[in-house]
Amino acid sequence: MTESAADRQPGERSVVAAVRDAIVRGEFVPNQRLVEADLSAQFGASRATVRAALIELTNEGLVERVQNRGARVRAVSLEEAVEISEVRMMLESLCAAKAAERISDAEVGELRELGERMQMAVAGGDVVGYSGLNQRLHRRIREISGQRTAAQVLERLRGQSVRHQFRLAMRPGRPQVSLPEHLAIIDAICANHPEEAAEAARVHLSSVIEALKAADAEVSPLHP
Amino acid sequence: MTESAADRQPGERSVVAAVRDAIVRGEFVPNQRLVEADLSAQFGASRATVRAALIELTNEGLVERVQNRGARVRAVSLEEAVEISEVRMMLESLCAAKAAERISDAEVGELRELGERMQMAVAGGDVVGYSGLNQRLHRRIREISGQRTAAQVLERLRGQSVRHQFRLAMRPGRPQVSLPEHLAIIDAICANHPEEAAEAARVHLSSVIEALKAADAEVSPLHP
DNA sequence: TTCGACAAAATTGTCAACAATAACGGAGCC
DNA sequence: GGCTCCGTTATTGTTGACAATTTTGTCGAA
Repeated sequence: MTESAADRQPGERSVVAAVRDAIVRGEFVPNQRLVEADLSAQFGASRATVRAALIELTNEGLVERVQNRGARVRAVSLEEAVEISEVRMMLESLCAAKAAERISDAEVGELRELGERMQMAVAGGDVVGYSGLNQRLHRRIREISGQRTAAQVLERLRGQSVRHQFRLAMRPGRPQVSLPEHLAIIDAICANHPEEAAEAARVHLSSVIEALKAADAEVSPLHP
Repeated sequence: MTESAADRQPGERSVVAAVRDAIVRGEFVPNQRLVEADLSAQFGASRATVRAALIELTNEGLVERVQNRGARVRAVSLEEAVEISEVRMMLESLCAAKAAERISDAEVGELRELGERMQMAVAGGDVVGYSGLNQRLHRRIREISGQRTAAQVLERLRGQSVRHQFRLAMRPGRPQVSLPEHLAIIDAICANHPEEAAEAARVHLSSVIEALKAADAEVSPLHP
């Protein structure tokens, strides 16, 4: 179902995308070593190309590189995940406010439809479908906001925390909590209420942070 | 006074730092082409090394690279500078609040001293000295906050907007406006008032945004 | 047995050369 | 005279090989 050993089209961008996908999809697990020669063979690209890709992914926060000791998939700790969510709280509230100011009628329809589909997904117990709609909603809000700088930062952070996000989405009862928060954001944006939209985004991200901490406490109940 | 033609120590990291410095110091002006062979000769490093450096700086937002057409120093428009300042407004307020929660007694003394030195610099008309203290203050607050994710993003954004920041600092009367804003941030942080500190940071960055727009309007009074 | 030094293997950092692509300029054609 | 086409030139993309460094494994001595 995935790609076999060697995929053609060895272009520089392709390798970056391929490795990034492998990381976010979980094919490459945290702390896994990324040996240049191995990746070179796996993706059918030259070593210099994968090297460039690793440098790029390092700046995206997905890969860790140390002098003469190679690269590995960066493992983001719970603390980092919380930090990332705090930054997201600030930037997503900014984007939500901007989106509420600039949204067009067509985009209102788009967001409303997304909201309805999310409701249906939750009602139907389609967790992974809901998770996908979740991401689409957040991305669409970023796009509507027109704040490309914030959008870029958020996109980068999303890549880093996707693993924690996914673990969160799988927790029983989590969708029932986050759905009304998402709907509140949609309502505020569609109603052209920037301050309200920002507040709704803050509430949602606060909820995410709390859930992150709770999930960790449950997984490792006794921490020294 | 700067470096002559070829500086030794060709290490990968060195080239990144050297080119970055050249850009932020204004030695390389916006839109200037960065030909790999030229840089290779200038810094005494191999082309592969400067190539890696350019990739890294691209992800930092300092250079722009287009397929088969090379790299050039990225020019950040006024709109982008405003966007960056908006993001800074959110993240610096977050850091200010966190710093107000975590600051130690020793750090209180440090910040207070910085504030006094800033007052003296403004009183003495030392604009560039004030500008340096300004940067040190913001960086110290980021460090005290302990929010490394936000700090990292802010550091990156600072590199992109340093040119606009500098132009701003040179405007007559600007230090007199920003000084009390900085002192307010210091006071709130040292008094352990997170919400107040965040608000002071927001006020300061709002002022920066307004000043940016005003400076641009003055430079190009008639825009089509 | 355990510790340290030393050799061997694996891996990254660096370099020079080759191929591919896009900007540039002139000749030919309408 | 202006425009298109094509060869030239400059520059980037890619490859393979070599040097430097770290890690691993082994042997000998306390």
